[in-house]
Amino acid sequence: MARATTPPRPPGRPRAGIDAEVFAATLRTVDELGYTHATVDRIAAAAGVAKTTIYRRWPSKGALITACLVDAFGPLPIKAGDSREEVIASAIRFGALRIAEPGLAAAFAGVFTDAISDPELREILSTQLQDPYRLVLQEVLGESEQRVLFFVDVVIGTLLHRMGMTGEPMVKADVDALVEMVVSYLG
Amino acid sequence: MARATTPPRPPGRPRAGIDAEVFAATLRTVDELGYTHATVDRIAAAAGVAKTTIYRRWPSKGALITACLVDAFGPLPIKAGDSREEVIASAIRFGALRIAEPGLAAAFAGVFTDAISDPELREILSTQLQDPYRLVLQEVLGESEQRVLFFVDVVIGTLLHRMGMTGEPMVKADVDALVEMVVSYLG
DNA sequence: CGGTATCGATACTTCTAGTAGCGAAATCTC
DNA sequence: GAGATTTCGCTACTAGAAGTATCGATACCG
Repeated sequence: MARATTPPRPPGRPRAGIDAEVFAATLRTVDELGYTHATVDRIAAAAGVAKTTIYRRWPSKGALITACLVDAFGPLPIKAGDSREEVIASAIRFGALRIAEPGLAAAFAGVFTDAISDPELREILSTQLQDPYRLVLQEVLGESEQRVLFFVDVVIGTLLHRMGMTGEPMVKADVDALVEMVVSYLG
Repeated sequence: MARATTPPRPPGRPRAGIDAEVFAATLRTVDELGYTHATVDRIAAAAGVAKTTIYRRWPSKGALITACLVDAFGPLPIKAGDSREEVIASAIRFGALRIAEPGLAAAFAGVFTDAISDPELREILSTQLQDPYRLVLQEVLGESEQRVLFFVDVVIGTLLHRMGMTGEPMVKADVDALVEMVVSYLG
């Protein structure tokens, strides 16, 4: 990929590289206290930075959590040569694995709830978290946007609902059932 | 059904019949302002009652919203003679219709998020809202508890995720797809 | 050294969940 | 009707959280 000349460094003191610590502290705190009680104050303290430093980077708690989710989920693993069924199955298992990680489900559900009544946050969530996966899947599966969005709703919605109702991640047998159901429908 | 002798009325001033007004005001307020900004103060004002009166009936905001959801969803419509597929399909469409009603999705997602980090609320939500439907479906479909819970996760999770991501209820074509997918798997 | 932007710290405003206390009103029992 | 009991609306309050403002100190550039 052609890379433009390295962007000129802006003047002033450069920002410290604290994103990793902040993200880790965020997930740790959300896991221990839940989305509501994971205050920005506490997250900042857990990360060893000042609250104002966090607000200088992310405009709101919801934006911080979303950035944290983007970082934690990471790219969808797609092996070259995977069949259509294998792509779908591995995407589902990928989602299940991630959502089972400490704090991730609570963080996701929290930002998600706020998004229902906050169009700005919904925009951030949709663009930064959902779109990357959607675009990859549209490309790889050759499906329409509507179709892939439906797929994402089913998979993420199901996994999150289980976490919300039971407080525990979905067991393997149910993940297998989800894979089987979706693959037999979309495959 | 054998009914015990009418319970003796407790002494003191009887409670006013305000549940309907409070529930309506709750959904109206949540629809307008979202779960987070639908404060108990505002709900009370919209219902024309004092905030303390609300807290005398429901122990927390989450419990109020849950009671409101139980009231708004109502019983699952099952026609005698319905086939297995028809029961599943009508249950899904029932859920889609309800969740599309103003305020319901936001209320549901909000209480749901709080439940992830609040075991007491999770207990209320599970017992009062989910169990009635689960028991009916176990009975009618002759499926195990695990199987029916999986079904509920898929249907409600999918519908809620769509509302959270788009702010709009799922369109008919996608509800049809959901019905087809689930029926072909469970039917 | 001068300019600029970040860092940590503290203090502050605004808003919300939930509680306490009070006088007034409603209902039952005697 | 009198007394007991409980609810009602109202006001005031506490505790906690999101987000902002300010300030001295610090890091980097030219």
